[in-house]
Amino acid sequence: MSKIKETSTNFANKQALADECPEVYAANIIGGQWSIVICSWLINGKLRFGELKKLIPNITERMLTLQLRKLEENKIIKRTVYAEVPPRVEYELTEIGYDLKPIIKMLENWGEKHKALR
Amino acid sequence: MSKIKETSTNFANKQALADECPEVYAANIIGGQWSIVICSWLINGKLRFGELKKLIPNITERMLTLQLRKLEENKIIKRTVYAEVPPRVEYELTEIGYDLKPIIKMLENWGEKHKALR
DNA sequence: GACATTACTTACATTTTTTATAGTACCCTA
DNA sequence: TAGGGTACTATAAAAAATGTAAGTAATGTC
Repeated sequence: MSKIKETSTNFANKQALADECPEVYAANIIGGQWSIVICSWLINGKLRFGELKKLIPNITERMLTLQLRKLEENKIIKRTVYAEVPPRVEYELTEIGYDLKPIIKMLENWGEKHKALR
Repeated sequence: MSKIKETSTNFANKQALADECPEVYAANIIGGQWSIVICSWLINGKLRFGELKKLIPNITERMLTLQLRKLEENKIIKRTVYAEVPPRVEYELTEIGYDLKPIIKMLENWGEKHKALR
């Protein structure tokens, strides 16, 4: 992830596409190695950073942080920090984040079906 | 795109995730800069290589080829070559490819809604 | 004072994806 | 014989995404 170069062709292409195709726009937001897994865990309720980390074994802390930030920026999740020590931070889906539920469900069904025909 | 290194951590992670989450498996298949656009054009019927190229202005021929190959490998589209000169090649969605229609439609709606709240 | 806990951050390396540019084969037409 | 149309391929380079490894802050407990 890191910074994205706003002068690159890639950036321009993504912009242009997202502008005229809402489905591509959507895909840009929830695309990314770990976004969908995170969301599908959060569908069942709020979770702490460490809980997510345990639920998604192979993710590194860096990647988890980055994806959570991106999701937060895009208003898919809400982040709540409790002023405690050691720190406690909870993540939960926003309303529009929660709207992803049926989409994720459909992807799941489609995935199952697709797997079956290999 | 090109080759993927089967010894990388990234490869292993993708595999593991796709194995247990059909929604991630699905996302891996239709993820990629241009896949969804291509599919959403093909939903309306078969198209030739050159037609797709015209419909998707910024895509390079290389990218179009790569994405079409990937979609073909994953049995989302079917490729038909006519032995003519100049060559004619037609692409169309397979049955399971066509099953993506409602998903793309939902992504579209979700995208619209998400755009609205910015 | 050393240590544990939690949710990060930072610097850097590697891998993957995307773009740029220039070809190719084939036959038909002028 | 030259040029045009179609659907590509080859190679290199740029950009983006992901991974590795180490460190930080704050405070309560031993």
